[in-house]
Amino acid sequence: MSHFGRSGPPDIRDTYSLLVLNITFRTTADDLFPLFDRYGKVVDVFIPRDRRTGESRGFAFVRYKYADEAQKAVEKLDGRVVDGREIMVQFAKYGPNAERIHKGRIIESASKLRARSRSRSPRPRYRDEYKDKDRRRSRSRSRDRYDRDRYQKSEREHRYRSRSRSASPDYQKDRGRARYDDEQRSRSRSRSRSYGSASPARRSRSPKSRRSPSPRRTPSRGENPEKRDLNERSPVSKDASPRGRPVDSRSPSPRRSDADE
DNA sequence: GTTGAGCGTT
Repeated sequence: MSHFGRSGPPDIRDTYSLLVLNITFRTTADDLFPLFDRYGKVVDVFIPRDRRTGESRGFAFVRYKYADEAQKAVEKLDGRVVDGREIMVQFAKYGPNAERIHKGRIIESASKLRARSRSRSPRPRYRDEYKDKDRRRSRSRSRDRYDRDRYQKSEREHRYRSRSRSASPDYQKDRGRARYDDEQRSRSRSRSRSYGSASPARRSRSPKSRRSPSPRRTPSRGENPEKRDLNERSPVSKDASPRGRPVDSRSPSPRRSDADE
């Protein structure tokens, strides 16, 4: 994977994990290793990547052997420009198995937290990944960290309070995501079978062709092209060819999205 | 060819 060629984490018994954020999507572990290894003994470098696309998610984990070296790396590499981007280095907060980490060191076992979490809400992993993916898609917004730095210099307490309780963009983001989710869900319910086969947005086969003759489209209700087609060309279609629709072309495989993996 | 304030794999 993204580590040194081994499969799985080498040993997390006495290592200190650092979270490297704001790295470029093209930065690899091999690029980060020499940079971090200069300040201490790096045990492992791991860059989480997307399951489907395989692209980097924009952050990495660097595990040091000693805490002082990790601290030194944080102080030295935090804010350093790597691959043309200013990276952020800080101690990891959570472990690979959702362990609680303090100063990069695991202080709580994962089994305990997992057991407690399971009793509450046993959400599957893939669900979380999808959610995260959706969030990443939704939060595509240009936000300069310098603005935050300015606020931090003026009122750093405001930042902490804002982030501690709930960031204001969270509301917008959450609301927008919820609405989008609801809309998509309602749409997917109608076209669950064509969700994996063809995109709902691809109504017209030729993109260069003119748009629908209808002056306005109903995004919430009449998103079904077949229904609208029938509704509009009902008299013509009935007279010309009542069963001329090529439904047999996409009908034979109604469920294919089940086998996503 | 693309995004970006976020916590990880055999």
